[in-house]
Amino acid sequence: MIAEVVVDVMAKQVNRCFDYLVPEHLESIIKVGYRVKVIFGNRVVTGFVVGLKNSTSFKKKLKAISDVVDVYPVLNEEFVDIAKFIASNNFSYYATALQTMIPTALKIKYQKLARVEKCPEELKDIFKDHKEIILDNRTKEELNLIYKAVQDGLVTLDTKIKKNRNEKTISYVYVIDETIEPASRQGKALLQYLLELGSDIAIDVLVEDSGFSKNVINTLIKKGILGVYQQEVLSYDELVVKENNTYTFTADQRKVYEGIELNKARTYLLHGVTGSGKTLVYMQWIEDVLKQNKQALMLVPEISLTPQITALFKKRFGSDVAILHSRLSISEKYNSWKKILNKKVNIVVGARSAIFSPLSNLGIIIIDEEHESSYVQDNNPRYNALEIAALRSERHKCPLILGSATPNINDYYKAINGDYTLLELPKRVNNLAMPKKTIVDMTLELKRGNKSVFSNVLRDKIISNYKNDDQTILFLNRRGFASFVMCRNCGEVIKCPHCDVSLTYHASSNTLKCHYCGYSQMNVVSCPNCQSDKIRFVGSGTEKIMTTLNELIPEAKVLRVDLDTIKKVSDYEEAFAKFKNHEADILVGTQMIAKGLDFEDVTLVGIVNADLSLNYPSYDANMTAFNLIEQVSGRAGRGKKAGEVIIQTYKPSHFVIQAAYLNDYDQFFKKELELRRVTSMPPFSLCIAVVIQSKNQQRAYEEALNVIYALKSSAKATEILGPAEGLPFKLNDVYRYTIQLKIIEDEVLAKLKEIYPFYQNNKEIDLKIIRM
DNA sequence: AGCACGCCGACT
DNA sequence: GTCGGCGTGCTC
Repeated sequence: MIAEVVVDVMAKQVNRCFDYLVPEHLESIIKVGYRVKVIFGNRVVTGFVVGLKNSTSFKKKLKAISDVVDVYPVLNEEFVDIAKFIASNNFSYYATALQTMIPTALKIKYQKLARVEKCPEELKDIFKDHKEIILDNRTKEELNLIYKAVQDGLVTLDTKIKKNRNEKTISYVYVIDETIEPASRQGKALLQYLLELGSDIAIDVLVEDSGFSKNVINTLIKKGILGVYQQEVLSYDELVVKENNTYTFTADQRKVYEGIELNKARTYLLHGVTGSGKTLVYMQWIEDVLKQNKQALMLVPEISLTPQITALFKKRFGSDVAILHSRLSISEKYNSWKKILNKKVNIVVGARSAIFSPLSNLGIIIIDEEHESSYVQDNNPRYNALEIAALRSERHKCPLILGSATPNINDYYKAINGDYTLLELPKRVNNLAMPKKTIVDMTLELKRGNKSVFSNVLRDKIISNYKNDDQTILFLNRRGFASFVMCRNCGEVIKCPHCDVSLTYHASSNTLKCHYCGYSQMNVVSCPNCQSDKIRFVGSGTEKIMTTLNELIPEAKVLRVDLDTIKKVSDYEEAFAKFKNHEADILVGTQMIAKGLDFEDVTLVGIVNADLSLNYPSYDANMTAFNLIEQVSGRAGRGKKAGEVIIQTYKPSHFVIQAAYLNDYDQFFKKELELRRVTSMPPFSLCIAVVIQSKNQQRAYEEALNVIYALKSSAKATEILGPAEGLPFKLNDVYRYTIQLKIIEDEVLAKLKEIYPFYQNNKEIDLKIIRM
């Protein structure tokens, strides 16, 4: 038998399968998904078995698999297929894709060792009294001495494979052969005890309960009377008692609930306004799935994994639920993963990566807030949890539910076209009123001579709200104080030395920071170009709002939540708790405050500059802006008092602003879809970005032209835009050009896959292909 | 990626 | 003569 192995080496040149012979003693063990130890070149590495076969096209003699890494397969064929899908669709390494599907606790660490039989005189200082030493962190001189001894055959080198965290195990004993008579009286008593017990017992428990010494046990093991085996221990959560409540649906909820078919692969889009009771319907479906002895997987955005949703699920399903999120420790994550693998839980609720939960008998997959961009992992390996969900739904023949108040344009389009089934919850459950919205035209404010970040309307509302002892949230999608620093004399803008972006002024630390690479320098007092001291700050960020507020209402307590003030998850939780407890009157923040917890006493929400996300240079900027405004607005009036939202904009007639003002998703969808139709953007084309990167600007540009030339020759119904300077053009000293492709026919994709390997061995030019 | 092999310069 | 620099090429 021959195994196809994907070796645990992340490099372009070895991003493929290598064939290895399966030794006879492993033939009955090794399956697809096992991790194995192999000799690769002349070093020891681990790899994943992704296929088994009887012949190879490899001309030379095959090496054999040395050993298995785990006692069970950590993946199965489903996940191997998914990894293949991720790697080929996103141009990432096969090995990286496989790696992301298993918990970090199982990650392999390699340790190089040197072993000596009889230590030669010159190595006494290095080896001391040990027969074996670790080679990490050795000086060059020490290593040279050791390598020399290796050549003389005095020292042997070895690589030890360690898991990030080794499984905790307990030894169990059982009776193998009761016909052998133990020699001692203690031994006879022990055998008698075990025979009467009639079942396997943990050695520690045996010692504790019966008082037999470990020596007696070991003697019987040595004689072959008793056998031992290791079993892994997992800590289990305390048992949660579920509540038996009855749940009643509204007519809309019932209609949606009855609108799906279990045991069939089909995608449903549930368009339900906030507060329409989506979760209740989700839970009823899950209950039905459990009744069929199947399992359920539900994804929520990381930020929604608050104690609220956890409590809701625990209350209804008890300890049958595993919650997965980034705050769990490595061993907690491992524990949950193992519990799922061993079928100890049937429901998984988690963030993006929970899509890889090893549930073997899925009955339903639910993705809540499906429009959230956090379902796409953008660092390697790039993957979209929705795509993986669709694959899993196909394989398990189970429904996939996508839920959202503001669905992704592409998904809603599919629902309207019948590719997905559309389910709707148009009304809020308890007829809670939507907050009152006001649009403020900032161009008029400017004409009136108001240069402040606040319009007169917003300023007055903030003050009166404060006087009424109500809470206010101010949202601005930009941190720092000023967006850039400019010299009034010569027009010079201070830029990052490594990236082609302007530095942002941070008043609290009096520094200029690069928001792309993290570079930071002291603020300038004079222009580095003309030495003039006429330095001016342009644009405003959250910090500027803080100082403006301080001038406006000096006695108000203001809390700022953005990347500068929030470093850890605990900071985030702390800030929210503070605001909820009324320890602050006004909350100023970026994206971070858009979703999440309910603040009952927030009656005013100010969107300081609604245009910021609208101006983002991406085809889905409108969608992001609409969602953001809707979500931020949703923070107002969640309690008894009515809420109010002030939207400040320089484009009051823009259709996104208008639709958000009216809370009208359908209107937004129609206009946005038309816009995408005329510009042939998704869903009317496949959008792909090719990024060409090099430290050499000239080479990057030339190569971009080459790629365009190659693509044009095969592209008929494809639009090719570029090369354009990347955003930012220079990042960490690397120049970036991008080519935008709108693919209507698949030929270009084939051409891209054809030219891609050329760049795999190229050290000067890096080429990335990103599906948008 | 990491390791060996190989072909040139500067040392006891 | 040899040690050791890093360019090149390969890994079933």
